[in-house]
This record gives sequence, structure tokens and C-alpha cells, in this order.
Amino acid sequence: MNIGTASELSQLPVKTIRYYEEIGLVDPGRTGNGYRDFSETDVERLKFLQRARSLGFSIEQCRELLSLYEDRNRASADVKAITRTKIQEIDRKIDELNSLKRVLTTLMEACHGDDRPECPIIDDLAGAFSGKTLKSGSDQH
Amino acid sequence: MNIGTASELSQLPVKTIRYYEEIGLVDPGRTGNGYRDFSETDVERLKFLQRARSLGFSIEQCRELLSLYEDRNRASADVKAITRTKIQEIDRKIDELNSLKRVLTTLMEACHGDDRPECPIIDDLAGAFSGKTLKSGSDQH
DNA sequence: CTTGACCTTCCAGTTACTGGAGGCCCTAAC
DNA sequence: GTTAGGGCCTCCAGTAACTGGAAGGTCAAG
Repeated sequence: MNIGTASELSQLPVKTIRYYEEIGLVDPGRTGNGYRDFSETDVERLKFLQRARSLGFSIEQCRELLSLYEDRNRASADVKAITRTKIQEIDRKIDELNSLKRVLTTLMEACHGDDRPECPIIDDLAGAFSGKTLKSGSDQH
Repeated sequence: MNIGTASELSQLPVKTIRYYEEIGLVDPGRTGNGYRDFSETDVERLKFLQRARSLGFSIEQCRELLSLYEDRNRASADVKAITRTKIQEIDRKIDELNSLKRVLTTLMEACHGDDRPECPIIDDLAGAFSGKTLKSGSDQH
């Protein structure tokens, strides 16, 4: 089948599929006119990739998962290890974002948010400890 | 002062500072030998950028915040609006990551994680509904 | 005078695509 | 027969925000 059909079936953009071919994640055949020719198996791979990517696995992790997917004898422990790593990554990111949010929320609550120029958010970005700005900084110390 | 000193004071890598100059976020002078020459004001800008970036603001948001920072007459409401947008972005990302984590955790809990080849994680990636793999897919339907 | 640290520019690579130009192929309608 | 339209092809460039490295100039110490 043509790339357009594969795209619909796998829910991956045409461009992305071509990119995946370029980096060796799929290897469709070619027909006489040079068009890519996707088999059912190719489409399965693409669907697998679509799902794995949407679950936040990186391309390299997908490559690894794909080879495990195709290894009839692989241990489920291997897959579980990659997944565990991924969950830890996610946890780390969530923690980071939460602490970011805490800081920003605190700043926002302290900010009156009106027409006045005083702003605790800017003050914090500028160094927090003093109210100096770029323009008044040099004459204040 | 030289870029190395500015780097230490601002806690930004030398490469990053050069990059920030390239994209117009700082504009240090030059000394006779062609070396960049950072003023106190330049370093304040760099510190501001360091802090804002570490709080997750994008370069473009930093540019905006920086101009607000230097506008003595800007309303704190403007800064608050950018911050609010940022917090919303963060919330969205946290939600995404949490739902990702839920899926992966469920899959991991269902996975026995031993030497056997059966693996619910792979099965899910492959389409969940059937236990077929790329290699057995075609002979199973 | 040489060593080594520090500075310079420029080019390439990272991640995972996305957009566009220029051009071939195929089908269907006139 | 030919023309219009889509779909397909490749190649190049750009995204965000740096990071690494090569090749080479500058400066202070020993």
C-alpha cells in the first residue's frame, strides 16, 4: 500500500513515516515507480511506534522496544526495565514542574497585578533580595 | 569583565552567553583584542535570564520579561499575565505526565517481569486487543 | 620563550520532526 | 490528447536552546 494509506492506518503523518524510514525504524519496499510499498507488517510497526511515542518513549527507547517486540524469546523483564526507567523519568519531570509551579504561584499571589510598575515577579527574577532594576542597579551599591 | 567572569557571576555557561548575544539578549562591548567586555548591567541581565530560564520561561518569554524588566513604567499586570500563562502550561504538562504515568504503571503492574516472553507492555504497544506480534500477526487472523 | 588558560569564530550535532520547492506519476474528465 | 488534481518523490532548511569541537589569537606566569 502507499504511504498515504499507511499514514491513515497508523495515525502517523506522512512526513513522520518518511522520517522513521530515514532513521531505520521501518523499511518498506518500493514499487516500480519508486513509491514506498507498505506491508501489513510495516503498518503494525508504525502503529507500535505511534503508540509508544504517544506514551512518551523516546525514539531510541522505541527502537529498543521494537527489537524486543520482534524478539519472540525476549524476557518481559527487559521490557519492564525500560518502562520502569521511563516512569522514573516521568516522576522526575513531574517533581520539577511542581516545584516550578510552587515558585511561580507564590510570586503570582504576591503580585498585585495592576497598573503599578512594582512587581514581585520581576523583583524575584532580578535577584529578589533587593528591589533594584537594571536601570537603577549601578547607582545603588 | 571577560566572559569567564560573567559566566561565574551569572551561573550561565560561556557557550550559552555567546548564544544569548547571538540572539540579541545581551550586547556586551568589546575590548581592543576582540574580547567581550561585560558590564555590571550585562551581568544583571544574564542573572535575570538564568533565573527566568530555570523557572521554565522560554527564550521568547524571557525576552518579553526582560523588556518589561527594563520598562520602568510597565504594569505589573503584564508580568502577571505571562506568569499565569506559564503556570497554565505547567499544569497542562503535569496532567499529561500523570496520565502517561498511570498507563505505564498499570502496564508495569500487569507485567510479571521475568524470563518469559509474554509481556503485557509489549502487547499493549502492539495493539492490546490481541496477543499477536509482528511475526505471528499474519497467521492469526 | 614557552606553556597553558582563556578568548575568538565558525561549523556541526542534538531531538523529532515539519514545511516547502521542484518535479514525477497516475487517474479521470473534457 | 491533454489538462487538472492529487499523491508521491527527494532534498534543503528550520524549529528550541543550546553543546561540542576545530583552528587559531591573546595574555600572564615562570
